[in-house]
Amino acid sequence: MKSVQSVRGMHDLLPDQSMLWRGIEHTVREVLDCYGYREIRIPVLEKTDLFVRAIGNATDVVEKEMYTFEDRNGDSLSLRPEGTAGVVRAAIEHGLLHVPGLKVWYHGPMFRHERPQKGRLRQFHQFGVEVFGIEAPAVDVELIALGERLWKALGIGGRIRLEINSLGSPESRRTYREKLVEYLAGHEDQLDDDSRRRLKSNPLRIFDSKVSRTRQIMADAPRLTDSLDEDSARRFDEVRRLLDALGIAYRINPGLVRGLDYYCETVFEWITDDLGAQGTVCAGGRYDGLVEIQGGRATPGIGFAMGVERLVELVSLEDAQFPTRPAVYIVCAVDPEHGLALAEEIRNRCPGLEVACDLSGGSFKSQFKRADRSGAGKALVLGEDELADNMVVIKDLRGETAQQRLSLDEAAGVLAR
RNA sequence: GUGGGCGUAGCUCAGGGGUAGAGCACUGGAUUGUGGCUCCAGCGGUCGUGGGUUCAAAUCCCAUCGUCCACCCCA
Repeated sequence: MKSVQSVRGMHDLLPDQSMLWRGIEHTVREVLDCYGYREIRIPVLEKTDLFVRAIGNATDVVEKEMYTFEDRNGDSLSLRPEGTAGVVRAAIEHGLLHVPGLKVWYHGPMFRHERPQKGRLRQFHQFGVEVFGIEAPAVDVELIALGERLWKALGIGGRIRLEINSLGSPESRRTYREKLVEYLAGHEDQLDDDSRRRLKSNPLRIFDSKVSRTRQIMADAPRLTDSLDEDSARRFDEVRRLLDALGIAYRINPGLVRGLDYYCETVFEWITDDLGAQGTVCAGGRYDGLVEIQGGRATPGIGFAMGVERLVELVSLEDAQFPTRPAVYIVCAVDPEHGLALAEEIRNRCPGLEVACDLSGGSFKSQFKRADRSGAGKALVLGEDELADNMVVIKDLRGETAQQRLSLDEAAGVLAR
């Protein structure tokens, strides 16, 4: 019988990695809590139209990367390729936007049908943060400060740098796009194939091209930053002033264009050089028009998302330790009822202590072997003699201390330290 | 969607037409109440899958799936 395998690009998180993931998730939640953001949990499945409207019909994500299928009643549903659209939907649906200043975060799996590679899976995980109803540039900066604190808390601050840009208002973005296309039309025959294709789909993206001739052409292209209207320019100045005031280092990247249609004004990316081709660990920006597009009252919004797999890879490059070892291993050479009861008693007396009990039985020798391999620091030994005398032997598996025969009270006292 | 590398034991890999291998891990023993070091023995694979060529295929050919890396795109 052939065994069934997991779906391509959808990976299992195995026990030897799960503590690392939990440690990272815990740290992220702690930082989010201390900024006063609240968790929101939304379905992984939404009506397809939600994503089409939010992300943009012409984007790759919508055009060819969504897991879309028909529900039994004929509705077109899609596994979420990102979190913001669903959060916006939920906020509108439950009237959360009537009070300005909603601050939420979400966490969970996202799905995109892409070819897997380093840092890119078909089911991947994101933490995301969204703020609604606050127009002021101070929000942009708070979110960036939150990111910076996060990298520090995770011990990867030295590996990540910040890039920012302003896309301007949706109108000025459109004007600029026309200007750029006009400029590039004059050089179309010199562009590489990819860039020529992008001329139609997403011309701003051509700034990212790695082809040298294309880069030369782009060097003389009109700059988005130069065509910002007055409000957007002032707003971007203010973001930079506040970043400077907080001492947050950044680089302005005029070529920084987010992929999804809903972004405008401030956009930013946290980037690393340590993960190969997928260097963006976290990215986001303002989406002031998105709530309206989804049928809500015009409400400014801003948010970012970070890829948990990419975070995990970065943290793994450090020496960060997330222990998985039991503290105590119980070796029981008598009827298992006594071993199980001893383990329960220790758990009662030493809350939080990780207690493993040998369940396979066998000789002292084999049980001690398992005790050693479990990584436990100490073994509690229960044999016929101990049982008869109502004592246990406690043995230090990692040090030189000689083993001791103790009463249960005394042993619990030692373990509780 | 495109291109390239790789699929042999739980893991890391050798073997490239003629009986399926090593190290590590695992189980047991040397040591009938004590792990780690050592030694001995054992368990474990229709060589990713399907087809083809051949007297004979893990090995050559085709297809397919998976994986890794890059492009594209993105977190």
